[in-house]
Amino acid sequence: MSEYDSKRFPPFAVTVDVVVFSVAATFSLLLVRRGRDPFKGDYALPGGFVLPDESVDDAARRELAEETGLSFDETSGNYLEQLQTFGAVDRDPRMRVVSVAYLALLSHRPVIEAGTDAVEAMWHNVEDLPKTRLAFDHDDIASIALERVRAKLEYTTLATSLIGDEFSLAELRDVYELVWGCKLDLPNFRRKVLASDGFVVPTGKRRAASRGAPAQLFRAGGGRDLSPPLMRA
Amino acid sequence: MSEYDSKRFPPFAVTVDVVVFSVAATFSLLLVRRGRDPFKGDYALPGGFVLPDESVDDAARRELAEETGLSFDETSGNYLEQLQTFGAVDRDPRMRVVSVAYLALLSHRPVIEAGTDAVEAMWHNVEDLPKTRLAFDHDDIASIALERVRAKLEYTTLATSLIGDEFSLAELRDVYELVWGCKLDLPNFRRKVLASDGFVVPTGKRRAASRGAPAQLFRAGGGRDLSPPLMRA
DNA sequence: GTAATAGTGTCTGTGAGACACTATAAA
DNA sequence: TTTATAGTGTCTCACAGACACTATTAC
Repeated sequence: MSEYDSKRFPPFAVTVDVVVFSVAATFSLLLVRRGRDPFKGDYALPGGFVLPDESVDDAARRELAEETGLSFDETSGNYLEQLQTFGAVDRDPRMRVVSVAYLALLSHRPVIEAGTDAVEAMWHNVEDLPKTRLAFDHDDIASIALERVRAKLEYTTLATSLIGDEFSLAELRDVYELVWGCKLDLPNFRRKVLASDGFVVPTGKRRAASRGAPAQLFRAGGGRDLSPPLMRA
Repeated sequence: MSEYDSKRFPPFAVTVDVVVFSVAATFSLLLVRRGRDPFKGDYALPGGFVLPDESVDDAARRELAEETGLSFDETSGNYLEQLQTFGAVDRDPRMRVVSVAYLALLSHRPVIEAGTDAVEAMWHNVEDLPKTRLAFDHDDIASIALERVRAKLEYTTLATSLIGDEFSLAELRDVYELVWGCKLDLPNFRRKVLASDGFVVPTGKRRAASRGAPAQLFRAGGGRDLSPPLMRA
């Protein structure tokens, strides 16, 4: 990157913002409290500047790891995808910033350690999102991410990224119910899931719940797409 | 944007690249021939730098207008949406560039005037895409855009953005057949489309084809989503 | 008339949703 | 035995696809 070249284009700051979801009794997303102005004290999405020698995708992974304490690894059942880029002129009052937003799904909810930036990070129930005002345009980003997760559960096997390695079909249905906020008929859900090639594979094991018959356990199959899709009510 | 601030973040160039599709006898996309190195003489997607005082979306509209000679207007049946952002470290050999890719659908294929940048722009049949090597990572961008259009025809009313204001259902079916590259049964297509609320509304007019009975004409309805979707074979 | 296109009718298979029913465990 | 959960069977309705058929035009 020569001095000559760098004078020929308008310089922008490029950041990443990550909408991190996890399911554990509640469907929640990770928010941090801002330690400095602007929006000091408000909640915001975890994120930060992209560095000159890392790809934008890598920046998202790094920020996610820094913010959750988790060494983020897509091979361990977690999921990361690019959501959308936000490039309004005045989205940051300090300077011109283009932010690439990401969507992350965690298979386990990690215990959050205090961030390096003196920010508090905490899990926030998505049902409380409408009541929470986020910094910058993070309200928009979060609600777009939320709709994207909900939609993707319909036509992909992504629900398996929000649950541990081994799970019963009732637990998988619980993920759907928590994300979609509706009830699903377990018999019909079971048939759909088992009929979808590559969605889940039985492990052969069983696990006893507190009551009732012990459930068969499954693991995520290799498949990514669901056709026909599972529909919301 | 103070001098103080601009020293605290790594500067990036931000560009837009637009994948422009149109249907007219063939399903085609707009490519420009590069007039300078790198990749001089190769085909590439139309695009350019985002300016400091315009949003990234506006930059896409501006580039599209400049490249097609068309004053791009989403109210006149055209369509523009953000596709994905490409941020690999070495995607441009000259410097660090993050590019926000857009997908555009035109309702009419404009006559291309010579670009201001001494580039030739031309319409290229999408079937020839695999044989064409594009500059930078534009191959990836184009094929992602192509899959996105094909998928979106299933669950949205976007096909109406690839056709003129008034159209017969056979013409609408032709759009689907050209984009998907498959044959569709007109009677079944007709029933699906008419049953989808907000997809098309009859104008009351008819238009005679070269042969056969004159067809009823329709206009795009207000609807955006198709549920249930129209499926590819 | 014939050929071509527009449009309707109808049958069949598949699958989603509703829900009755059986099976297996803990208290 | 009661209760809760896992899992199966079955009925019904809606709809996609196949395709026979009718209607309206140009030649």
